[in-house]
Amino acid sequence: MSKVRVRFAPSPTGGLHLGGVRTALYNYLFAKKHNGDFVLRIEDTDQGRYVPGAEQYIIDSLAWCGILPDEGPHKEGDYAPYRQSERKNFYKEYAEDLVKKGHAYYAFDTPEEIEALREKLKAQGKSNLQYGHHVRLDMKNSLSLSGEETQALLDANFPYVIRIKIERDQFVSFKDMIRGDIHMDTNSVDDKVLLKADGMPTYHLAVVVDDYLMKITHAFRGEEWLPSAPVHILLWKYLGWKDHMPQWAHFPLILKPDGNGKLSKRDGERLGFPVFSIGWNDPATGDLLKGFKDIGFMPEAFINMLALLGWNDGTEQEIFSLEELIEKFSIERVHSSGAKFDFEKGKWFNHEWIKRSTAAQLEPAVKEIFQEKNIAISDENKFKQIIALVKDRCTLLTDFWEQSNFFFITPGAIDTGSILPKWNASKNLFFVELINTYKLSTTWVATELEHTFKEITSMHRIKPGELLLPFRIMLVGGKYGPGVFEISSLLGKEETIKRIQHTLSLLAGNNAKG
RNA sequence: GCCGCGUUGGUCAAGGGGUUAAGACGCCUCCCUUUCACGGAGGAAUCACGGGUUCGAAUCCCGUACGUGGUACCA
Repeated sequence: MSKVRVRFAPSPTGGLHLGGVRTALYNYLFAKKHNGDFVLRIEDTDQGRYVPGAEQYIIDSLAWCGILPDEGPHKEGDYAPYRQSERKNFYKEYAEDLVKKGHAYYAFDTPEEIEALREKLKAQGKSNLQYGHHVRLDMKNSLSLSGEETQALLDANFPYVIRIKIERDQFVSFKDMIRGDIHMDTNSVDDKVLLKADGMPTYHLAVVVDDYLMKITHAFRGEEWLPSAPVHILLWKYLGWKDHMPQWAHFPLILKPDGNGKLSKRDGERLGFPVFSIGWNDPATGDLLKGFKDIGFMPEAFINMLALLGWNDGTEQEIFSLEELIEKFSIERVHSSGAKFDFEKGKWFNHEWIKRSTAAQLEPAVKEIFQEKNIAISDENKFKQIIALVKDRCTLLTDFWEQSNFFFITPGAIDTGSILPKWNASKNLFFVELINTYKLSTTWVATELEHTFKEITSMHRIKPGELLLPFRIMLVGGKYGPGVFEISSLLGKEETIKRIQHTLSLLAGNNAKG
């Protein structure tokens, strides 16, 4: 059996959204599971929709996910070039070969004439408005025109396209690895354009020619391609390559959470979650659209979430590393129905990944977040202890900031309002004594700090619970954060005492006013 | 309109003739914790509908409804 080769073939028309990343991921997982090659091919045959920077963006977003193509425009292999615009000459040759064999023809109709055809068919109440077997002889093409007329138009450089000639009354059958046997009637398939007037191929021609030339063994793509699969199957046959045709699979679509339609690039802002993996700077609008990375997702969680949207291994396991996904992935277990994207579940995946990661693993990404807030990390060891302390309460990496910024900056506002109602002189006295005792402490560890704290509360005949909340607010500014004694131990003796004193003076001032 | 694909709780889903129809997210209650999380124990909530086939259907078949995709010189 020949080596497994799959390709991911996006158009560089903008940011790569969730659905695209998942298609790339499934292709990648399949390839790696079978020790095959994962090829990135850029389908840039539509010059009008080309967006500068999109190609590099696609490479970068896949790289962030850990999906590294074996071949691509950035990493040329034996089948270069990997940009279809650079393969332009190949396609024309095959298109003309098809014309010679009688499986395609030149068509000289202008867009206006085709539009008029549709209007006419619609007016006649026809259900099939396509350019196909039932109308092709009424149109201006090498089938309806004589050989001399056709040649004359060609010689005069009259603009033309090459269309596939779909035979009527035939059945096209093929096996989809996910959906099983698919049968379609050629009467519902139109004579698709294969080569455009500008000499560029359409997707239909390009995908078949390139999959053949690049020795692709498995062609996996989104479900939106299912209706045009018969055209591709027929092309493989007409081109004489049927024995080399790849196996097919059409992945289900990722749908909008609120129904109607597949998730699109525009849904991100509308629904309040990213649709890109990394930030996309749209050159057309100048907008910077945030990606999952930017809002604090770990790449491991992101691909885990995508992999499970439409696939599972049949067990209850939900958390998978890339390596495990490669090991356990199977096309047959990919669903055939679309799935609505659920951002809440996505966040759950991230939370799980943060909880399961060690402080050392988390450190580089968290450090980056702190650096963006202009906090330089001087003590790496202490930083890791802080990460370990708060990671369970962080759903997104960005949560590390609010969960632990008080270790690095003195709280700006102290929520004295939550202390004041139950504040009194004896509590004040307690903290004064706490400061004095803590000052004498030679060690500074959480368990001892707690022991000391409780000892003094019992001496003062106050329940610890009544003092714990004020203490917390003194240290962090509000009612949040991990255990107070852990906070205190990491803050250090000097800083702890300083913060208690600070709040005490605030409370005294408030009392004086009142 | 026509053609294709699909349909198990609100969402992701297991299960593919006999199950009390798993599990997860979210939601609710309680425990733990005198912050909030984490963790633990519970709870509400599902086989789109109608016909067949069968002793027996969520599972197989047909129809309907609904969803979704395609119907471009876009991919």
